[in-house]
Amino acid sequence: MLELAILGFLYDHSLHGYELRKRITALTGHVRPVAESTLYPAIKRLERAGLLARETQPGAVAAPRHVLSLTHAGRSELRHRLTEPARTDITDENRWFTVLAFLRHLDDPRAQAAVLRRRLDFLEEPASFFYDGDRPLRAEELDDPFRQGVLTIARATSRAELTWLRKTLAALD
Amino acid sequence: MLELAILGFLYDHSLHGYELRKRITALTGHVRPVAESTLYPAIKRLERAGLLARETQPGAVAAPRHVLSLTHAGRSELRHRLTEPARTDITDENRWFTVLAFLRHLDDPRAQAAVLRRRLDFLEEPASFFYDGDRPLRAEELDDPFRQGVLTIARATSRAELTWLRKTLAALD
DNA sequence: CCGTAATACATCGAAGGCGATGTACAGTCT
DNA sequence: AGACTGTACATCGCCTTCGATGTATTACGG
Repeated sequence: MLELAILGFLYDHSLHGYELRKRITALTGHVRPVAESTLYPAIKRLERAGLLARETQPGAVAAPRHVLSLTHAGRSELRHRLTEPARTDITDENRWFTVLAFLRHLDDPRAQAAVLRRRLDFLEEPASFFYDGDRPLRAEELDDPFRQGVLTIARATSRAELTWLRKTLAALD
Repeated sequence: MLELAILGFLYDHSLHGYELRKRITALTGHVRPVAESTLYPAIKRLERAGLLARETQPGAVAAPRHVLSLTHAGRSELRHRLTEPARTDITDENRWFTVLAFLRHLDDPRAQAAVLRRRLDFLEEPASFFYDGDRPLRAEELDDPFRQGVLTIARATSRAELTWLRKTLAALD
């Protein structure tokens, strides 16, 4: 997910690590902050994999900046990761939001629609959090107000997202 | 989060690992499946830490079952983790839902309310996903339909949860 | 003049999660 | 008879993440 965010932000502009970190923090940081000791090794990995290149610039303010840009392989890697997200990229909201944040980088509307449809299928699967054996329990059946809350919130999210997904899928056709 | 779920489920009943896994899968598995190779080492950790005990039973169907139960230290550890959740337990929805699923195990309504209030404070912080410099962008200002979706969905979730939080906090007083 | 914050990068070791793989038995399907 | 699925547990090694720590410079407030 971190790698996806790095590739996604660099797809538009070359950025140095520190700036990249600020953007990633704005995107997902209020939920899960990104430590520097996670970001810099991730950049190195992507660099070693040939997905991004760095160019050292004299430091404008402090230490020299390493301006990062995607290589051709990096650009196609991003498109690939967006076209065929892993299962958890679809199901985990944090990861899904990251996919959505960069999905515009796919230029084929049908590929974009296919990704949205995978999320739609997932949300339409009958799934609950609490079960009586195999039977999913509805909020009304729970005597626990906190578990009721989980179902209430999840249901509201799901409904809002389904509405948005159907509207956006219709617009993509 | 996994450890919290283990402690939470065992607080009510003793369970063997395989059954525990099914319950955890029901709770969070549709979003993030739990691998067996994650669960069993986690059980071992908690056991080594003196938080749970195992009792071997002859296998009803297959291999012998290890029935797990919380020790006294395990029970107070759960209450402690629920009373003072880490920052990401509050901000990350996956973790937050796990906290909510077991919050009833605190018997002091004021302690429960304090946890809900931390989530309330977090949701009331002005936070966005996309910024123009320091200024958070509203959904209407984005020309990207997918990023609009992120904001739309996040806002709907937030509103539903705020309503529920305020209602539940009022009931707890 | 000194402390602190911000800019900008980097490494190390510990811990956690995961896929792959293994063991063993019982029931079911072909 | 053999394959496969479900029950039930376990280990190994890889990878990612993270807190702690370090280095160096500029800017600002007291």
